[in-house]
Amino acid sequence: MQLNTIRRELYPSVMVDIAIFSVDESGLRVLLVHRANEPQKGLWALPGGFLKPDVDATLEAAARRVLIEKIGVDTPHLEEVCTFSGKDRDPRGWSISVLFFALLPRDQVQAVVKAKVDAVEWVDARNHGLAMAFDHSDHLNRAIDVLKRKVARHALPLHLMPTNFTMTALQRACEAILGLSLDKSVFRRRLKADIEKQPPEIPDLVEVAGATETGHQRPAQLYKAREGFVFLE
Amino acid sequence: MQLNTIRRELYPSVMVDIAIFSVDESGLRVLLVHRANEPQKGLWALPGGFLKPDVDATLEAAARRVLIEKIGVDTPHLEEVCTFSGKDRDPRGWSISVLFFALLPRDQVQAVVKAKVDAVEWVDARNHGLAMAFDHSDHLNRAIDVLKRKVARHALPLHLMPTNFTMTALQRACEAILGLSLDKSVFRRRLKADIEKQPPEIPDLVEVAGATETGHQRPAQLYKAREGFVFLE
DNA sequence: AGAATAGTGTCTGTCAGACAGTATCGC
DNA sequence: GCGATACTGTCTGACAGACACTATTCT
Repeated sequence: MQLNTIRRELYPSVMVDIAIFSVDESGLRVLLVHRANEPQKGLWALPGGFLKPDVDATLEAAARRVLIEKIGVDTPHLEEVCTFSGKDRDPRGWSISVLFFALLPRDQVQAVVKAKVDAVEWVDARNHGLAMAFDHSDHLNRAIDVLKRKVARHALPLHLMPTNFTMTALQRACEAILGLSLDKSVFRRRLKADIEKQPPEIPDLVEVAGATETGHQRPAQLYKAREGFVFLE
Repeated sequence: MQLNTIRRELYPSVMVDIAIFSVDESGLRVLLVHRANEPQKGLWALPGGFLKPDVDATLEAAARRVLIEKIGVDTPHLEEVCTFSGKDRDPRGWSISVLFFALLPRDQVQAVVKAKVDAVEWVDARNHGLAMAFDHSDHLNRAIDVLKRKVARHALPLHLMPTNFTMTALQRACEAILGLSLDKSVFRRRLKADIEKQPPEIPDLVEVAGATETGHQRPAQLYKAREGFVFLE
């Protein structure tokens, strides 16, 4: 087969970067990778990689592949945020980065860390204090912003939750994303309204019949995401 | 200088496409280009072109350049919608298209048509009945959707308006974008609230002192966009 | 009983929808 | 006056914020 070659300068590098979010007791967390190689060696970056047109069906598929290869997880939700482009954002030359965000249920966070212990860290998404590579600081801010806007518009980030969860746990997740505390009564009123939606409206939330979370206090009703739920406002 | 060549298959084509919207008496309009050459000759497409890394500072700059070169307008507002990518969306091979939308004031619509009379047409954005090239039908739908969402969230599409305009004209523009009719009283109440915002809040709308539009009925107060207005919810 | 968390009830202010009413122009 | 469009007033219901209250568990 004849090799079809082109001038390098006429084609930009194309990469995908992913902000994977999770929520734990200390708030909204994002996964950063410590760069072991040049360029930007020693700085922290969002996980990412180059598009491989011979392997990837689409840019989103590339993002999914990168997550599996580098981090060892397949996330339930993956969504495009925006692109970053230009001559100077990467020292290697004109490049395009397509940014995605992903949501990982908190009960899968440990699996990630175990897979690639050394180079990967879950950090506070808003206040990590690490020096970030390229324009990834902007990337992260944009990703947080998109996620926040969706939750503010009453989209429920159920992909962050384990299979069964309490209303309080869900409220904590929303609070972590929004960066403020919500009124319990108001929050529950909204969820109740969702659950009691009449067809053709479909509720996102389903009561897990009879199941309760038992702790050191009054047990709480458990809920789960509707079958086929997607995180679209 | 030595030519640095690479294998063509490892780099996708990168192009930008732009949905330019305007509003006239018959509703929301978008500019389509009749394709004179293969591929997809004879079909209608959104204006677009290949990224030129040696010329364009960013993808957005590329979109702006394409608009100026092909359509002869520099639009006040240009915003990224999303990307489309894959092996099959363009018969020439693996490609990425970054979609933008632009807003053109209605008093500049004629200028466009004059510049490139033959190959360009303003059509009803939702109901044009034309056969579209590539996946540009999806592009258009996504662009309309993003625009609509912004207006539904109370962003004012002032970039669509001429310098001075009446509240009714602005209401017609919003109605065209949303595809439904709004209550006059409700609409004006919202705008009044905007105009009377107290610092540090800044109103988007400014009353043009003394100026009225004189027609065959009661004259209407004229308004203009705030200096430095940008279309961000 | 007391601590802790689950879950409810209710008041209030804000705002959107609906729609009727008044004002001011040309003819 | 009449048609037409500009502009205002007001009633209503939905809903968010605030906050106090009750309920059920464990120790």
